[in-house]
Parts: sequence; C-alpha cells; structure tokens
Amino acid sequence: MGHYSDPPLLVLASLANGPKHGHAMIEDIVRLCGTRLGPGTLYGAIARLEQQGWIEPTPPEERRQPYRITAAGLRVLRAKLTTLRQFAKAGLDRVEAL
Amino acid sequence: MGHYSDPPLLVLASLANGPKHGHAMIEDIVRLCGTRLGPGTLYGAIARLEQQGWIEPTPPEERRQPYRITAAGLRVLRAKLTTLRQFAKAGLDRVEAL
DNA sequence: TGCGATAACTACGTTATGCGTAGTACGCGA
DNA sequence: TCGCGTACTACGCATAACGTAGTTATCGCA
Repeated sequence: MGHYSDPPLLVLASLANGPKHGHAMIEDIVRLCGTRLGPGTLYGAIARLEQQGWIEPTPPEERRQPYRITAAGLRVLRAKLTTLRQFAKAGLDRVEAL
Repeated sequence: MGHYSDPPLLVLASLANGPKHGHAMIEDIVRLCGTRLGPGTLYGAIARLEQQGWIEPTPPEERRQPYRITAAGLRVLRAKLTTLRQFAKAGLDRVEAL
C-alpha cells in the first residue's frame, strides 16, 4: 500500500472531464493524481461501473470503446468527492493539531 | 454507496487523535465520517498496520489493547490525506465545471 | 518491405482485503 | 441471575485489485 487508489472513483473523476476510452483514462488519471492503473484494474472497474449504471458506452470508434458518465454516476461522484474532502480536511486538522 | 471507506486510513486518522483501543476507534470513526467498521474489517486493518510499523501497541489495559500511531504512520497519514485533498479538489473542480 | 514501438484492449490467475457472522468473556445494573 | 453493553477473537466467503501475457492494428522509419 504505497499511494491512494480507488479505481472506480478515479474512473468517474476522469470521465467528469468528458467521454474517454480506456487508454485515455489511464493517462488522464496519471495526470490527475499520479496513479497509473494497470489494464486489469482499469477495465475491471469500468465493467463494474457500467453494470451499476454510473457510466455508459458511447458509439465505438475504430478500436476503442469510449465511455461517458451518467447522471447517476455524476451524483455519486459528487457525493463521494464531497465526503472525501470533508474527511481529508478533518484528518488534516487532527494531524496539524499535534 | 454514499460514504467513504478505506479502513487502514480511517484507523490512522483515528489514532492521530491520540491512542485508542479497537472499540474506541470504531466509535471515533463513526463520529469522524459516519462509517461504522465491522470487527473483521477493523482488526484486520489493525493487524496489517501494525505489521507495517505504522501503528504500535501500548501497554494493555484490562481487556483492551490500545494502539498508537508511529512516526512513520504519521508521515504516511499526512501524505495520504494531502493527496486525497488535492484529488478531491481537482475532482470537484471538474464536476463544478459542467 | 520489414521492424520495432505504441495504442488499446482481452484474458487469466493470484492474492488480499473487505465485510459479515459467530462466538467468547467480562462487568454492571435491575 | 438475566440480559445488555464492551471488547475482542476466529472464521470464511466473495470480490476487487493488480500483474502478466497475449492480441491486433497502426505508425514511423530505415
């Protein structure tokens, strides 16, 4: 356990930027927070997110399958990021208070 | 699906507050972010954190075993919370930008 | 024209982690 | 002495994370 990683959340955050195919997500997520997801991790997360209706495929282009975030996915993302930020703040307050 | 859960991080954050035994951590974490860890989850995380040297046991009291965060654990916690906050902010910026 | 690199996946197997259920033992109040 | 709350231990399953390997297609380049 070296650094932060929550594959489904990273994927949702990446798609909040606009539709992307898998490989583009990998690069985008690296730019976003430095985490490089392996293919097994990424496409596993994509499949689960699609199954839950939080992302959906858009018409395929050549050899790639782009996805976009759904309205439900956006709600979930917003909620998660909000609690995440609160938690990070609360935690950092504790750490600073030493 | 609504709330955040990363057991090891939650434990570290809880101990940043001062040493605690398992049951106290559960209640503290509920107060901190609303997540209630089950025993299997909590004590599993504790064992792994101790094995990594991020927390350490203090002298046992009666029937409880308190733990405290180590210097290494504190460094990890601070680093994780910082990247977490950055990520949350970056993600929320994207979400707002719609 | 042939070769390597990169893009964009799919397929598969191995851990490990999350998480729930049970069960234990102790103390306390009614 | 019954039951409730505390503070764990033990166990086991499902699933997710992650890496490796393999596939096909495309592009640059000598």
